[in-house]
Amino acid sequence: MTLKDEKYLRQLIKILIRNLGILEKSEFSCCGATLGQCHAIVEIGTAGEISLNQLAELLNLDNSTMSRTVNNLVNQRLAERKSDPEDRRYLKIRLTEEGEKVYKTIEESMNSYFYEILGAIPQEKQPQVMESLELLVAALKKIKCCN
Amino acid sequence: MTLKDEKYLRQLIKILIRNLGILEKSEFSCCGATLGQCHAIVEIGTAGEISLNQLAELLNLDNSTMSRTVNNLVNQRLAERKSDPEDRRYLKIRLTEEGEKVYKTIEESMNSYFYEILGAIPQEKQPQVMESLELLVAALKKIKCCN
DNA sequence: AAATAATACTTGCAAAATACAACTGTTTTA
DNA sequence: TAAAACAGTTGTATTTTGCAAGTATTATTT
Repeated sequence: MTLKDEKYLRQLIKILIRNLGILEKSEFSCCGATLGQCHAIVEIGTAGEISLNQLAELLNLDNSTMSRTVNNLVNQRLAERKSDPEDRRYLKIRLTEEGEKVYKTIEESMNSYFYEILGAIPQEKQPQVMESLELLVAALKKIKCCN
Repeated sequence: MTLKDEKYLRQLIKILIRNLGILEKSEFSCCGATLGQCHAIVEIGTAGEISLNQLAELLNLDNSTMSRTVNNLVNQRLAERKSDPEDRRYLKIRLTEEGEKVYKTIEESMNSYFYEILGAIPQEKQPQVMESLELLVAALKKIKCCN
């Protein structure tokens, strides 16, 4: 690789994140919940059932912050929270029916958004783009674990 | 493309952003400034001279928020701000010598970080990854402008 | 040329996000 | 059994943020 390649890579990723970030924001703002709540809903929905700890880890937030966010979701009847009978230190957080609805709405909207993105990439290039992202993710993992 | 491709794309990008986000945070936290200030420093440094408006647009923040961030940078002698003689509504924001130092530190650290990422990708795949990111960015732009 | 509108930025205010530290309750370990 | 470790909550303080209202400057309209 040449000397400037990493700068270009950085620039590309910067633009990518910025664009996605903006769109993610506007995309999410449809539902009544805040951005943080929506992220939580998606993670809970994906996991089906999850502890506070895990959730906080996934969203890279402090447990206290996470606790309050979940609290709000519970108050809005979007999630429910009960202590794990196996180990009563843990919570089992899951979505209510109402929460599932919101989750599905977000999912649909996000998936159709990414469907659009994919559609805007020439068909013959799509596998390459997928593979490249995999390579990038693998590269990040490699760096992360080895320092 | 198959039905599930967009979900996979979404997942990949999600992981990518999460990883980069976390690393970006920890990477930036080295300098005395906050994350928001660091972003601002990078943008001002890249532009050389920039108005508040443009800066807010770049960072996707409200002008008021941006104004305060710049204010802090000025107070810390990292940036200076004077009104544009051509049109006195605009500001000309630029880095001080001290700010340039911080900017260079961040740049070096970020570039070496991305150099590492690039290095963790098989050499023969690197051009493909670059092209794929370009394609993604282009796809995002295409979607954005046409809705 | 004067009044109006538009623009760039700042500031007052309030709300939301966030983390740290101290706490409770539960389980594991010594 | 006592101490340590862990999951989660709550008090508190800080930070981030944006909206709305303000000032100052420039462009537009009449």
